[in-house]
Amino acid sequence: MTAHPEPSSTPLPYIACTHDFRVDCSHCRIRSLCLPVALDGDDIEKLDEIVQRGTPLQKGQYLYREGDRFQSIYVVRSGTLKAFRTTDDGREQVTGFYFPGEILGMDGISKNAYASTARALETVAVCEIPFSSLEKLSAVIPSLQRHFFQLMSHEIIEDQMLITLLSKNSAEQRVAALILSISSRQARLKLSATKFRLPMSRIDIGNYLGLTVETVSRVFSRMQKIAVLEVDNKEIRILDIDGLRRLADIGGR
Amino acid sequence: MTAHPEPSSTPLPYIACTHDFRVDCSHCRIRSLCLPVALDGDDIEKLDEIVQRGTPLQKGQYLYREGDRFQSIYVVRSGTLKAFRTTDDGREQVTGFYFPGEILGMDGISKNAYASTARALETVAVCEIPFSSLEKLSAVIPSLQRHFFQLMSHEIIEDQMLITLLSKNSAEQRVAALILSISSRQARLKLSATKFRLPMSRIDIGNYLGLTVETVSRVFSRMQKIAVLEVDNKEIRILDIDGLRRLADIGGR
DNA sequence: CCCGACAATTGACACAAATCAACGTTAGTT
DNA sequence: AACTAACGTTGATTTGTGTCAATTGTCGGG
Repeated sequence: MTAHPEPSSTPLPYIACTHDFRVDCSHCRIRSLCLPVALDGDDIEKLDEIVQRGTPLQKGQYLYREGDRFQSIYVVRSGTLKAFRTTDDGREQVTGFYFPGEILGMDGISKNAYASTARALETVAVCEIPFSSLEKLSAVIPSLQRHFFQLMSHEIIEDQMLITLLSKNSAEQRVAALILSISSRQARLKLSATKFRLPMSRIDIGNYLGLTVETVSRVFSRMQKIAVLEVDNKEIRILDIDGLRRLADIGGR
Repeated sequence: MTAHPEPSSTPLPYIACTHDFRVDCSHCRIRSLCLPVALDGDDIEKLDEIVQRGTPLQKGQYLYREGDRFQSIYVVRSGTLKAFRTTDDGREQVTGFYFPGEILGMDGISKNAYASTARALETVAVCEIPFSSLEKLSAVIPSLQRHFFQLMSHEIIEDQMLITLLSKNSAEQRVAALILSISSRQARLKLSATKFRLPMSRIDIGNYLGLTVETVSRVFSRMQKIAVLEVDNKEIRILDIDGLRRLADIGGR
């Protein structure tokens, strides 16, 4: 029921495959997007031994909470999560959305406690990788160590891009950038890049982009009016991707 | 960076020690703030062997530029740098300021090329740590590997805090938070936490905080008027640190 | 020491996005 | 199927910060 609508022409969707949640790394559908990319046969098996596959999370459930003792990092197998921090005065700040193949929990390494909370936006399956095992394995498999360093570095770059977005761009540009980001992540998953369902609410979008819900809503309306987007609640269809790209990076403040 | 307790009681300033730029790690004044914290005697020597200490950078010189081939990470020994990215349309986004004991360059790991440019705000001395050597050493010294993972994780957390600041806080709160951050970094260096010279221009501050120069200037004026700060160009004196803290985290938007 | 260039401050005004308010829509529950 | 609470949209109004402009202050070089 949370299944992404899928054009009949596209191959199998990567979502809600609750039946395959015990599949090992070498047969996983998203192995090409996950840690194994850095590894060959033997090493994948070693990784496979430390990976834990739990039961799926239901919408609204927590994968971990801010302050929880850090023990593992997680790879999204199917579904979507949001990560957020709670400020001193109790407000939330969404720091990211996580799609299949993406890794979360790395902010917990620094203080041995998660610095953010991760919550399922829909039914979610994850692979859990105990960090201590990953550390040991990294010391013996150089390419794994390298790859993990790269993943963390990549997270830093992503955060810096968000900083730039928040600091320099208008409401319209921020929303456009998010839609484009989701679109390219859909493409990475071999799903339609132009027609998809947003897994998060307007509140989450606004929170993530540093805007109010009203502003987000108005931007969607405007984009629909100029025929760049077709918006039906959470269903999005990109009508003019170049127009959207233009909205995303030109005409700043 | 979290404050690491300083065992030695030497009150010497940690700045502009151009004469000691060949000192080895175990005798370095900022060793307690740097990678060696994770190491003991023998291992410090191993680290010391891979560390390179070049000649100081003059104000305005570049440590590395966006797109340069990534080879090393750097630890600031003395002085201050700023890191920034250039957006597609040519504007700068300052992503961080780096004080002695702080590490920069980690954003280059992901793509084997720096994702940002680092420029000296004043005369700067750095230690260069070739990444390939650090990788090899990490595989043999578990505590070094762990520490380096933690450093990267810490950078992620810092970036997320900046994201929150930009997304949720007013101009006044942003400036207050930056001053408090610099203040605590001064304290970490055993320098005055209440009286210091800002190494960066108003332009850089505004750029970092997502504000215009004019707004930054106005906020400083206001804070001076309510006797929280004394501002004389780049010289700052904090008159009421609790007042400043209150400005930083209450009365949001 | 004065000059020029750049950095910082201040004021007047404009505007994008927040806030306040009302209403329509969706989805989950009984 | 009806109910309800949360979510989403739209309009009117306010406000914080950006923009433009003018002035003063600071620093390095000849």
